Amino acid sequence: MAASNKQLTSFFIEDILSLKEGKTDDSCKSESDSTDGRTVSEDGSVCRSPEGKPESSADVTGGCGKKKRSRAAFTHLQVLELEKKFSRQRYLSAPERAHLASALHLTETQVKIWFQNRRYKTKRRQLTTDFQKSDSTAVASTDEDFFRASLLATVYKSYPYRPYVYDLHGLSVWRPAL
DNA sequence: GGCGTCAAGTCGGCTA
DNA sequence: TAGCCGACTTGACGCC
Repeated sequence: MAASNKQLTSFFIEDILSLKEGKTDDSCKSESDSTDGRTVSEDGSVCRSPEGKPESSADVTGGCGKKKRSRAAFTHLQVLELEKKFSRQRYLSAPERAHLASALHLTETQVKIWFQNRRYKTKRRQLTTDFQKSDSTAVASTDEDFFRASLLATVYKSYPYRPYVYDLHGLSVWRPAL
């Protein structure tokens, strides 16, 4: 996973593209939608130059040879599909991830990272709103809240690494999907 | 220029 | 040991 000790990753658009046999590095600029300087790369995501101009994946390296980190911007359709999937299932099994990745022309790693980030984002926002609520409704029941939080944490820790068998049905309640 | 967002990087923990 | 996870950070980018 560490980018420091591997030659090619599935993270960088240029790496993905370089893995495709016989392909040149100009595929990133081949499908420019040209509205805001975004360019759609071959995997369907979008890459941008720092100036917002279309750039080839070869340009992602800085002038000093140090590789600049790329940030793929997924298309609206990709995000829509990911969100739809996430609304039904917060965790994906490997086959599901592979299927979704190929359907959206993304890498499995990108789908995995997207779901990871999405879960963390949801959790952070939930914590923020909970904090704001509890802050406004005074501090009376802090002990009870702490008890509830620790109870939830205990339940959560009981199935932390088999999460994909749990399904979210649009509620804050988790149920087994199988 | 500061700030928010978001994909990706890093780290440590867990399971099979 | 590989692969996954959450938690947190980093870096690119857009908006004001």
